[in-house]
Amino acid sequence: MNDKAMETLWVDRFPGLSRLEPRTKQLLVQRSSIITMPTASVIFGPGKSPENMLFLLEGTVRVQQVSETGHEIVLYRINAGESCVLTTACLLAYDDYSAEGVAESEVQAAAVPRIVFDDLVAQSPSFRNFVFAAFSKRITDLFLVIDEVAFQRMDVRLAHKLIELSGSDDTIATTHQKLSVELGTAREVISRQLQEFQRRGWIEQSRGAVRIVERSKLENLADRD
Amino acid sequence: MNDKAMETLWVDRFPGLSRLEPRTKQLLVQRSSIITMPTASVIFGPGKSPENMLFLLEGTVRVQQVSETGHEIVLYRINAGESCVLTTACLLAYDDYSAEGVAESEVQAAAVPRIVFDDLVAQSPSFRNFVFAAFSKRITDLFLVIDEVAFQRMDVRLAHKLIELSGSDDTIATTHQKLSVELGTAREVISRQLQEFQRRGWIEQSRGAVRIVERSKLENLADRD
DNA sequence: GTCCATTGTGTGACTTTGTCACTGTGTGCC
DNA sequence: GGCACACAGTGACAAAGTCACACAATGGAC
Repeated sequence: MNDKAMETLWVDRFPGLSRLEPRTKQLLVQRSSIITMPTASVIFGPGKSPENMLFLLEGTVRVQQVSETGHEIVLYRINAGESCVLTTACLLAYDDYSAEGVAESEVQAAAVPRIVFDDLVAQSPSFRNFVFAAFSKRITDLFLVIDEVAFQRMDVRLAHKLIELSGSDDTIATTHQKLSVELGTAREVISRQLQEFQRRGWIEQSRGAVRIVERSKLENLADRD
Repeated sequence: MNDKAMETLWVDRFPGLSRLEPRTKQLLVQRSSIITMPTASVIFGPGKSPENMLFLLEGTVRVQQVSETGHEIVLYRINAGESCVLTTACLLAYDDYSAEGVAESEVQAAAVPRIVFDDLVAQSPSFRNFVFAAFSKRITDLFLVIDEVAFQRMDVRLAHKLIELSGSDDTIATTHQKLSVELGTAREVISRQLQEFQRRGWIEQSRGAVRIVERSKLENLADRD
């Protein structure tokens, strides 16, 4: 079957899953379903637990925290080839937490029911490895976020974020507001910092966009401890 | 045997483990060893991965992050009756992270080798439950820390911490320096905030100690979002 | 006891960051 | 054109972090 062949492929797109036992792969593929979600849809959030564990095939999911004070901050992203173990596990026990996952683009994912997930953890040593490695990655990321929020200067953090968001391109399509959520700060702070960067000739600004002019200068600032 | 009886007991001290299958309990008890560590000993840290997974029987472990900038912040505590799954899992994959665990008192713990841990996860559904619940708790705690560091005012956070550290007693044996590490801020900031609390008659200060005079006022401030 | 190092705390000047209350200014829609 | 609406700029001020100190309490060493 063609469908079958297509489905088998998704497991191999995951670096951590490609080395699973054939039997485990088969189980994953057979008992999962491919789903698609439009841009900006809320994958999970307060009062909206995901029934399944997701393996992202295409697109990215932004996980952010909405504080009681009304402030927001981006915690991490789930990219294609990654899974949302952390979120799943969290929701198993505590659903009163305030993080939410939003699709940043159209998202394609393999949905694995909890029971299957549990089965896999029990059966497959390499799946256990995958799960715990994914946990580790997320948690060390969270440690990093705490460190940055608590101790890093805004200019350093903003430079870092601009580099991160730019990728290979030099123009970033974003607003000051969105950048402020990325860093958990106020819009005005971003506006001022970007102005300073612009004054130094490192960037150029236009409505809804930032263009990096002197990438090396930004990288230099971002690399400061 | 008396030893046997003693050992069997420790599993039942864990709310999450007491409902394990008898067979699983037995495995846990048989394949673990009770260890003791003195106050202020570093249980794990950069370049010092724990070989075993620990179940705390007595005492508390403080997990804190040491930033490249030299700053420190307390991330969470592991109390008697809790395990350090998170830390263990982290260290499985990434050992270049900067968190460390320090015994805050003499610590007694049951050490479970990794292989046994893996076995248990495979064999026992209720042990899996326990592990993922422990993960959830830690991670939601970390989300809370991020929220506080990013968005809460210092006075609110300090009031909260004073209440937390005081327990049932009214006198807290700590220094401004230690409090600043708790909240990931500077010693001077703590000194000034405590002075303000003292000026309002909410606390009294002496060298190495803070005495709560008007607990309700502190609680009131701490409960503010 | 005195001397002395260590640790804990107080303080002022200054910078950075966050908050508040605004004013403009593009953009698309009716 | 008029009108929302999202986006960006600004000044005044408050809160928090940084730096460079001074000074006090404590606990040995002698």
